[in-house]
Amino acid sequence: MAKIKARALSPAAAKPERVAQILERDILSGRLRYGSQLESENALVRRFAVSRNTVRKGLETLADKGLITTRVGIGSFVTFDGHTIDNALGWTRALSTQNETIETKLLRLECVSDASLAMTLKLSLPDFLAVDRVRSLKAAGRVVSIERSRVPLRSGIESVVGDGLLKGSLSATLIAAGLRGEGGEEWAEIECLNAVDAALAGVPPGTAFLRTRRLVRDSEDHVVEYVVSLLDPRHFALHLAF
Amino acid sequence: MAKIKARALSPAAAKPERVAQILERDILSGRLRYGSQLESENALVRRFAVSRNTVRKGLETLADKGLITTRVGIGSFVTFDGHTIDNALGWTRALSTQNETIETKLLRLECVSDASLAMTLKLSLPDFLAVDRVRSLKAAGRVVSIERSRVPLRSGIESVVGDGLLKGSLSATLIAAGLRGEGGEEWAEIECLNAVDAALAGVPPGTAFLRTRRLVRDSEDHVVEYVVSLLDPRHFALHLAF
DNA sequence: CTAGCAAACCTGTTCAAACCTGTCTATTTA
DNA sequence: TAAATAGACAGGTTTGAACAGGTTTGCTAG
Repeated sequence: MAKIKARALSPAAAKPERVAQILERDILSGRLRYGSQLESENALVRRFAVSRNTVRKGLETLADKGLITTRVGIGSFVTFDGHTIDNALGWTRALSTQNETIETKLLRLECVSDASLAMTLKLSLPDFLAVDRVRSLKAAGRVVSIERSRVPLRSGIESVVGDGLLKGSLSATLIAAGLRGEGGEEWAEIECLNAVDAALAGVPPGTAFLRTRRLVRDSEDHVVEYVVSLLDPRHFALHLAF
Repeated sequence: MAKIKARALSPAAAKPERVAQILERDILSGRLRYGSQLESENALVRRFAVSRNTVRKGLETLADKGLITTRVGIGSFVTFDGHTIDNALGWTRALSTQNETIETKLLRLECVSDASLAMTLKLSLPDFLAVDRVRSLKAAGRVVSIERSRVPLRSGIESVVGDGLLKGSLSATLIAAGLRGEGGEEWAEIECLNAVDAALAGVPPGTAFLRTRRLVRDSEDHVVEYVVSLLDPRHFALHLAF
């Protein structure tokens, strides 16, 4: 890993890294709770006896990892609930084990027509971009989630079918197309997998999975995305702050 | 199917946003009814421990959304009439709206000592009030949920063991004792019932149930209650607006 | 009984001070 | 020479206070 290389080059761990590691440990151990505010950068300067630039570099790496988010004039907040891989809006999906690399396989990327979904979502046009993905643990090769996204077609979206997803991320693609999720709804229930999904997940049919349905809307209340996820309960839990 | 509804609070919120979010939740959930008057700005200043300007910014966003209107010299009033039956604290109401009568049986009401739970919640004292309940459909006689609450012991709580719950409701009892939940966290996952719980629920051992863990805190960040619920997935789904 | 008035609330408005992050640069350190 | 420091500055956030003026209540003088 890059981290090891860096340390090999400079035996005395870089200071920003030390700051990040200590804070990360506090976050992962729960000493810094989800949603709680970190000390201000100047307070961290005093605590770690380093310069503010150094503190900021440490915070930056934590932000890159998605452990914290920082807001101008306010401060930094823990946005990590224990073992999150996706701390977007709504229920955060939490992995029950950390330090595992997740591999994402694209099953399908095409335009589809789904009248009943359009009716459910109260849309006038039945055309959607379909993005089906399977995520699995790289090490064990075990499938942990099946995700089927449907994005109502509008100008600038169809090209994705030919060009592929931006940086492999659907949300990045949507934001680039001007579709920014602002709020929405999410449902969660238990589903016993059918034969097709069970085969995809590599488990016996009828296995109980967590099924979430997420409906994301933009600031003008247009549907941005509708996602149905099947989550292996051995690896995922849902987390919510209220 | 009964739904457990929740409303998410964004983790990294500026103070005016926090004020607005909490009040909005109270309005949308019906805790603040249409036409009712909000607390005065100075009362909100004390409740949220922020300055009056901050409270006013929060109220301004609610007014912009049309949820309240404010009148000089009088105060702010709820002007939102769509009543969403939602519940952040106590979801029996979500059930009763489904025209099914729910029966609650008290399994246990006593003081317990649980050092590991105290450690998990980062509490100094291991003493809790334990309230275990089973809810079932009156008509079918079928158990739909098993609920185990733990309330950190403090003055005025122990007497509950002798006197029983106020109006049969734990949250009413807690509010009477000055414990008012303001926010918290919730986890949801799948649990295959063990023999004891399966017998309680009247299902075969190993049946997949929805398991939710809810941690409620008051405005001063003290733990109010920790509840582990086992929910029959045939009767419950989780719903979230964000 | 009533008109007037003052006290005690309430919201509306403004503002400076204190803190916060974001950004840049010159300088020191290993 | 790269890493770390120290400082300055811009601009967002929150506070605390002051003052203006609307609304209600209750007392009081007429």
